Amino acid sequence: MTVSRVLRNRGDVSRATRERVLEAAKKLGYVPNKIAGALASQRVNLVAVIIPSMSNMVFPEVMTGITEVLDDTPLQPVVGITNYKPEREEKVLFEMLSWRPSGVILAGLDHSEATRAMLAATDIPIVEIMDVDGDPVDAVVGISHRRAGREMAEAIMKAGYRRVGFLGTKMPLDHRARKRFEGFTQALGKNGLEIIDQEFYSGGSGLAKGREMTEAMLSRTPDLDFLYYSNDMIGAGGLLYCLGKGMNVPDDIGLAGFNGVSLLNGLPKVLATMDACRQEIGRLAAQIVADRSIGKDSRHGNRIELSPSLSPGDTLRKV
Amino acid sequence: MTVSRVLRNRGDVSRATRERVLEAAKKLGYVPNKIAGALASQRVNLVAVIIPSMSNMVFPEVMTGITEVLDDTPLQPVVGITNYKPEREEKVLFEMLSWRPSGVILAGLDHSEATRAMLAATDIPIVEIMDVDGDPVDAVVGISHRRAGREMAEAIMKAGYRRVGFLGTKMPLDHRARKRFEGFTQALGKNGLEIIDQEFYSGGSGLAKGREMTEAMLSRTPDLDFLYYSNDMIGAGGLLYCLGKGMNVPDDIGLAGFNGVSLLNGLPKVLATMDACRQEIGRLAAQIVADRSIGKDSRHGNRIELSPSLSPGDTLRKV
DNA sequence: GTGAAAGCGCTAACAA
DNA sequence: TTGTTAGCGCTTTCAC
Repeated sequence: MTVSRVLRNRGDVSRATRERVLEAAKKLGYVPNKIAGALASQRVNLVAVIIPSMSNMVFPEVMTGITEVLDDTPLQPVVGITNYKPEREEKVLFEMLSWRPSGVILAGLDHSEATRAMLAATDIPIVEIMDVDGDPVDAVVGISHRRAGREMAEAIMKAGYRRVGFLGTKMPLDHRARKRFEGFTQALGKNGLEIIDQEFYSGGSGLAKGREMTEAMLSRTPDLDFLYYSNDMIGAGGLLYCLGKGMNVPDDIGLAGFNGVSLLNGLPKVLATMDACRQEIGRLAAQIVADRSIGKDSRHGNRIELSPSLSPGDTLRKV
Repeated sequence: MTVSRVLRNRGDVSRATRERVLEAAKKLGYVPNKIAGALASQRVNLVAVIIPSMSNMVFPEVMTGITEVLDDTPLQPVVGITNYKPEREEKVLFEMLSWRPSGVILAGLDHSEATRAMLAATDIPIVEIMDVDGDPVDAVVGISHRRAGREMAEAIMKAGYRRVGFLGTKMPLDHRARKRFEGFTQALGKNGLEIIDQEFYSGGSGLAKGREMTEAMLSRTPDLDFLYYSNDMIGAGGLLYCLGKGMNVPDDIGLAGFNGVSLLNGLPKVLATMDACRQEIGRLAAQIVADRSIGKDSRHGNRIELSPSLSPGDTLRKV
């Protein structure tokens, strides 16, 4: 009826009626029922966002980018957490799809068979984020982690380091970390090098973990001249350890992390790292969904590969 | 019809039909429409979570606690971000309520008139989190930031520090930071002390910001013997600065932060801090909503005050 | 510019 | 154990 028209600002309502309705609505504390609205209109202003974790700082940052863009639209994010488990991803996605959202943003390109099937079966816009190494179902925005690993390896070799150790997460299901590692070792291999020592951990990343792993590795293999960490947090811990031991960074030993965590600038030395373009990825993904939801086909196209920039900081020898 | 019963595992369906339905559903790639279901049953398995920001690590941690508990229930979180703006909070809440969620979890006790009115008008379970200094609409779980500030001040004075500087966020709308500051100054005042110098910043917190502010303050007011930071990140930056300058921590100068960010353990010295019980708050809040959604527990009158514990680390002189 | 009527795809209650 | 029916509170369409 007319009330519905007023509340949705559709035209064709006289000023008088309009005001009367608005007043009544306010007086009654009326809150529209979007469920009924959605059912009737077959339109839902929700965007499903499916990420592995909130503890890894990367994902809140992606979320920040997403909300930043969605805030200027009628769309709302709905977050689901998978804890890096394919079966949880499946369940969460199913749950989300049953709300018929306007779009789905999910991390990574590696999904279970069932997940891929669900994604393929729906005509909801799907944006896979973070990673571009693989076949997207629909749209994708991210970086190539293989290339990121490769470029870091190349920079390290170019700087003259030869005896490289790797410290990272023990997470077979963190495909992005795995791909970085693959790209890294592959590039070393091309130059006839290989990783001399490696150490994997499980559990949360923190400075302390980085310290402790670094100590373990260096006491086991003292003649390393470079340490590559799978993230900045443990890298920073390693850096503090090395500096504390009076080592000469980056001359005796070089260090690098990954992510470009700007919070950590302010360490005694700036850690070499590679920006993962997290917020930007969130923004672009949200933009694609927002555009599609109003029938605009995204001006960016369906595949956006960002280029992470390597910043050598103070822990990578200048060539 | 029967199909509905099968899909919701309601009893009274024969094995044969059951399997037949399940198979057909799978073959057709059937995804139920929760919108229609929710409309018909007046039940929605969504929990609205309204927080100020994702960039401040505190909130992702709360979210982690929330999802941890909700994962074992049929409930799903829906996140809204307010950027510390009351008018955004109002809008986000309105939007959320129009989905008739099973519960609302929102940060803080300080809301606009309209927000309070909406909260009071609904019979959805409301849990206000983080802060207990004020009047909750319904349930509340958090810590007393006034008391946290007070206790830190008392510990500092007891340790013999007398010339205290404060470094914090310039955020009139971050009520929790404000309350900590109030409790802090008040406790100092009781002992005839006051803050000698203070510095506020805006923008993100990071080690670099802490460094820079500390440098500014100490060059302006060199005779301070204690620096109290509004969060651990800038506190850690300050610590690195002081150590870098060769100052004697904690004897010449003491430092403390707030939040108990365990990621930062691993600094050359452990920063004194106070745990804000973030994950625990998230868990408890989610538990209240989960309980209420299945009719457990009495409506109204839930109040959980957690006690943040002060850990002196290495930057608060031992008495 | 306004109202009336017909669903949207489910669930709840009841009948068979 | 199964099928039937009547809404849930909106939006859409169409008549006035």
